[in-house]
Amino acid sequence: MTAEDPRWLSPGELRAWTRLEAVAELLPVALDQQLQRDASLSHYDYLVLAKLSEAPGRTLAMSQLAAATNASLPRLSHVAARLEDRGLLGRRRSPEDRRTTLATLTESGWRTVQATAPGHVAQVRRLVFDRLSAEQVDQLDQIALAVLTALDPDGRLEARCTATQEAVAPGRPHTPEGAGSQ
Amino acid sequence: MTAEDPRWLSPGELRAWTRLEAVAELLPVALDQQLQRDASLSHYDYLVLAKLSEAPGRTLAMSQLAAATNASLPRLSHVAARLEDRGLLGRRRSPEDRRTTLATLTESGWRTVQATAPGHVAQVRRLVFDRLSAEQVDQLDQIALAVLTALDPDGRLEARCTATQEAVAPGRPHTPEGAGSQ
DNA sequence: CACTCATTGTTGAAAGATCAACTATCATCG
DNA sequence: CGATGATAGTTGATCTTTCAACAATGAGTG
Repeated sequence: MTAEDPRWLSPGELRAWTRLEAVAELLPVALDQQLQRDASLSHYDYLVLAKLSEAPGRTLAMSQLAAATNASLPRLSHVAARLEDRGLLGRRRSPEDRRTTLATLTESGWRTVQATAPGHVAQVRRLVFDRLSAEQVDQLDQIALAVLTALDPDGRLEARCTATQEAVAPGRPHTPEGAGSQ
Repeated sequence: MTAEDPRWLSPGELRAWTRLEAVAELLPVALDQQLQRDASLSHYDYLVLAKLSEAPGRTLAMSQLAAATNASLPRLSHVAARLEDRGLLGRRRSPEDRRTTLATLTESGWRTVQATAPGHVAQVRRLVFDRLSAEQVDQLDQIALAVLTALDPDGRLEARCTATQEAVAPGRPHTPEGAGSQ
């Protein structure tokens, strides 16, 4: 029935796993709390707005936005409906392919991201990067990439490409320059 | 108004962060799916049963169990109620301190953990440890510990201690030896 | 002993996520 | 052109999580 003992985790692996589980459980909670308190947004809400803010024309198709935020389309659809009700984004049918819905950040949504980004980045720094050496940041990147390769074998997710960088002015992550452009 | 530019993330940090976000989003989903499919358990359900299975007498107070599983007490309470309905664990008042509730794994719960552990470990291996070198496992452990220190400054969580090891026979994580004991 | 406060846990309502339909558009092929 | 199937997105039911009360016990203090 069983093979020859399914290979258990070694003590070192087990310790790393226990800690990774704890981080995976607690980090999202900590991010949610800061954003909820300061902007009444969940971490996922923020991610949606941030990805739109980086996109050309501050606009993305729902399916692209879902991929960019690592989420299912149904989940995004519900979230987008709520964000639309709050006036932070707008949705309209694409003229070219009328199946696709284009989501665009509104002015209000843009201002919300602008206002919220510094506090969020500060939280990310406080929880993660202030604790890590430059070497560890590289190591984390490599490790996360390796795990992502298993999680997303087909390479659908944008987080696997290095291309993410291009959408962002170096050193200025979530705030493209044209702040005043309508 | 703004300070002197809240320090943004460097390109390297941003890339690592994007990937970590993706892992934190997708890894729990992947774990849930395997466990849901094979045992109708969420990852958190499994964690509750697994922690109980490692505890002396297969019993823990609810608050200890909440800490061991990195969750809030209300969350655990609801989950425990469902697991109790399914006959996987039992709850009773402690005779010593009648505020505390002691949760104990039932025989059925024990068998469920036994039957489920190999598949779960295989999934963890497939998604994480098969992709990492021994060095990277160490690095991951150190990085996760650093982040946990920020997430849990008071050290309430057991994942921060190395002590987790003691509860587990080396090389045999979720299955203490007395497998046949009725 | 009575009062107060902290600890432990449960509960119910509201918000959020998941899953399985379902609609609508497009693409392919006979 | 009509049929088939794939792609894009929404919706509603169901389940889970969260949050704010609440109850009950214990500990400390005058």
